[in-house]
Amino acid sequence: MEYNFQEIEKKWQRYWLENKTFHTEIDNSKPKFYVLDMFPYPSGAGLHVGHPLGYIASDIFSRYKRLKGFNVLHPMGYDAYGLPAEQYAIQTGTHPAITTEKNVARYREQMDKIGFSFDWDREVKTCDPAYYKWTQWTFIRLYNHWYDLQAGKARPITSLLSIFISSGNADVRAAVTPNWFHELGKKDSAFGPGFKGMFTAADWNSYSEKQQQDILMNYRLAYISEAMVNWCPELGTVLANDEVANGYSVRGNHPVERRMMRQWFLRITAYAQRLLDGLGKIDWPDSLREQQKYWIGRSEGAEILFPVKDSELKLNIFTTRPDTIFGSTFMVLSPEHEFVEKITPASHIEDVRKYIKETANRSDRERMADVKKISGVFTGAYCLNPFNGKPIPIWVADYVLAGYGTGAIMAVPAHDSRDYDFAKHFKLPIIEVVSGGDISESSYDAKDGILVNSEFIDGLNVKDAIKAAIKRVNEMGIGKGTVNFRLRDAIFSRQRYWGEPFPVYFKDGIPYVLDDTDLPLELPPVDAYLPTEAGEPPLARAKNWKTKDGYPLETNTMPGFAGSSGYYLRYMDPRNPNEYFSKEAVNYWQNVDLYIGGDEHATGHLIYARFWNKFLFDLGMAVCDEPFKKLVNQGKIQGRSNLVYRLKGSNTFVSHGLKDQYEHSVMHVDVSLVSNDILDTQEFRKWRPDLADATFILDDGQYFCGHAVEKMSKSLYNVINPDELIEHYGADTFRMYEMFLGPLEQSKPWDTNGIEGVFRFIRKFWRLYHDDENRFRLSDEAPEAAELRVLHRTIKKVQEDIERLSFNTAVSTFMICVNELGELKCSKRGILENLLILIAPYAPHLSEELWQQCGHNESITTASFPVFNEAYLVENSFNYPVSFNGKMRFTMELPADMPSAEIEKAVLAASESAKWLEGKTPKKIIVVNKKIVNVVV
RNA sequence: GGCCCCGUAGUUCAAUUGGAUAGAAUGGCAGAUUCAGGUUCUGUUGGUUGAAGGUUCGAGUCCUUUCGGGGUCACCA
Repeated sequence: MEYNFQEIEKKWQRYWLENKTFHTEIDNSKPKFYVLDMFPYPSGAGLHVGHPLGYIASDIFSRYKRLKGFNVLHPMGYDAYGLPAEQYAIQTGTHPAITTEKNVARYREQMDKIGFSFDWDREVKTCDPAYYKWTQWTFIRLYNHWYDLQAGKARPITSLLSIFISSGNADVRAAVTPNWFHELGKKDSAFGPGFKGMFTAADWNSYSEKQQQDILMNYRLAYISEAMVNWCPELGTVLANDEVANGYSVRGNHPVERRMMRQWFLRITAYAQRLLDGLGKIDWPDSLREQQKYWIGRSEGAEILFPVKDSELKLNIFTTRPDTIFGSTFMVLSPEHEFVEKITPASHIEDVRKYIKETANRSDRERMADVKKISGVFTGAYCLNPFNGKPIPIWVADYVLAGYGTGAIMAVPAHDSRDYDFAKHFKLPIIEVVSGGDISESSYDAKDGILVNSEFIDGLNVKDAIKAAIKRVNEMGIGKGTVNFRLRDAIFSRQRYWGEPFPVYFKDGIPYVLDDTDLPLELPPVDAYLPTEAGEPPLARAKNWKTKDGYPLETNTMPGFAGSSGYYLRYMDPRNPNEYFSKEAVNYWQNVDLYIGGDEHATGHLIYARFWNKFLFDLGMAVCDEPFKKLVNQGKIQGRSNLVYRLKGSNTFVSHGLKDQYEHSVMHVDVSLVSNDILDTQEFRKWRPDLADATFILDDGQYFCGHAVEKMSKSLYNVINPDELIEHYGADTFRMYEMFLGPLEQSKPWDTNGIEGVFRFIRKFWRLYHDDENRFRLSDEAPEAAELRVLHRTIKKVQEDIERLSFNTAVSTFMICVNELGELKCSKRGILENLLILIAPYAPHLSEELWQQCGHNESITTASFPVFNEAYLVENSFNYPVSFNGKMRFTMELPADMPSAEIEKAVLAASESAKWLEGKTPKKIIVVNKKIVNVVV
């Protein structure tokens, strides 16, 4: 029987399905291992060869761990809410659930063909009410908790309430919305213009229900707030910061503008420090941890109050360099700063208002487009250096952001490049206070040097000066050392249809959450997937969108990251109708041991999931502080495009090597018309009507195409579909080839040519187990030492490679092994059965089939991974290369266990040595056991 | 512009972490099989490890400089 992969693969895929081979249950007799893939959004385009790369790697690892005796949790599901299905619904009226269901079925079919060992009984879909019930459930918990900074964890809002009732909020240290009392003071005059957010028990008890709720809202971990948000008019919704890049939406690339809106937020900033600290405890790629670290953006510094001249006001600024305070030659307020109107004298107010109006009209995108453009205006006001009372002019400029720190800075042009550029532009003085640079050339930003011109901190180095300055600031009561984070609270509502409804209703304009018993709150049908005439979100179209008692329900829906934040926990106990997941399940499965996915989620999903997990950890539900112990980013598979060269103004195409002799333009050609960079000119003519009469200038009788590595994309005609490859070569070859392409973490171009080599290897492997007539044959003779050596070298290498996720090198190890066994004409059961187990994670169908032919009735997945035995590799002699002055001159066979001193003697005694010593005494002899001998003359 | 990663046969990757004459696969070439192409088999050709210095008995591996490629962030005080 020929190696018939189509039959074999179908047969075993059916077997695994029917026998539930990969069904997993809690088994306390075995150690657990949790391998997770980032679940996909099922798009209409199906999988291309880039998608399964990570899945194949994780599948190999899962199968390997099972062979090693672990109970492996390896689930798969779908991140089913997403814009494409909804955009399609808007265009066609097809309910997104229908589109999604269809795409899910297609994904499943494609994945099944690759032979994955997922436990499909655990499949989850984020749009399934049985699933999103728990997303809503978690939201209710977030709403009903506040973050106690003293305790360093989330606590029930009821505990806060009882503190307020008994002693007000003087002693509460909580994560709150910065300056929340400003908004409240404006909104509700009852709090008075002087309201600073402090209240006593008596105050609290005198507040109305609405006032109390308004205050509590600023403490909740899920809260509603009026804030500047990213509004995307094209998509008709707001977006979170990570969903916006350079002023455009990441999905769809539509313009985004800033807008003041009332939205739901998650108070992820409460966890900023813990999210940062946790990065040190997890085994993640450096680049990813760096990205998160930067996104969280912790900076230590000080807030310092500068009295405004001729005023009661004190300007609060944030700086990380309090040591440079004597070099501060001007102050800068963000255009939105509340002081701007208050301090600007009448003489300057017109200029200032004009400037603010200009900057307000500039969108973020415009600002980003010309970051180099310096603008600002002098307010005419001054403030005083709190140490020596020197007056400092106050400016307004949009390079200072309202949302970071206090929205105001002390500018130190000598030691901050932005301040430097600004000072140069407006001809403001520059005073050096840290030695080490040349401030006539540029600012000296380094935290390295000795303080000068700085009164009490003169002569100190920067580090000590910062400490000394903060100490003095504290003593004088003019500020305090503080920590700032760049991380912002996550905007959690979307004005879209296709997402989880909020379990929230409104009573007298105050939001309340539903009872758990009312969950899931199911997504209602609507007559169109568009906003209402009045501009309300699509859910406002739903009939009877209110509670039993008639209160209106929230019409926003949750964002994409809501459902993906806790899915790994639900996989542990996916069909539990009573709980998110059982205590027993989470105690056994703990957290994810290996998580594989793309790094585009660095500042989105991966930070939200960590936050979500930490919150559930505070509730005592998650048992680990971090959700994903080890994480690997698989590289992207790039497309390899083929190019042809058309002569200007003609339908003649010139071969790659000759193109420079002609004036030509470059054109992409469908890679299916090209093999080995040689164009099939017949097919090319049929490709498009306008090419039917194409002529060619050939090189050596053939048309050679150029090639380029770029994104895999339809428009570049370089998309490779896995189904066709599997049809052609089989899933086992496809799996091995995807791994063979290169290191998992690296991005690499797809090159279909190489797959032939792997296919040949697979057939060669098959022939090891068959005779020339293709009859199965294995001998029961005892293996010879040479055969055992090959096997055990392979066991060792393959195991080491899998453990460090170096799948590509494992594949080439198999190739070497098969070549060597082929040379030895090995057909011994004692060798080849072990080899089957080794390769089973990589080529599961092939190995199941051969395993069965070997006479086994059980699936090979129940076998044990062969144990490496060093004894078979031990050689009793070693052929030492002997070098003189680093140059290898001859080799010498010596006993492997010979001590160094005797090796020295033996080498010097050797007849060849005399020639190279030339009668001189060796200066030094280096002996590295079982490696090398080097004689220095 | 800041930070991070990578440069090894034509191509994609190895090289036991500082130890032999840098190895595989693929490609190329030649031969056998075939009416021919494909397949299969056999043999063979590919390298100044991007460049220049340095450390060392010994460098692809460590250090410095430089060139090239990729990623990421980008007014965050």
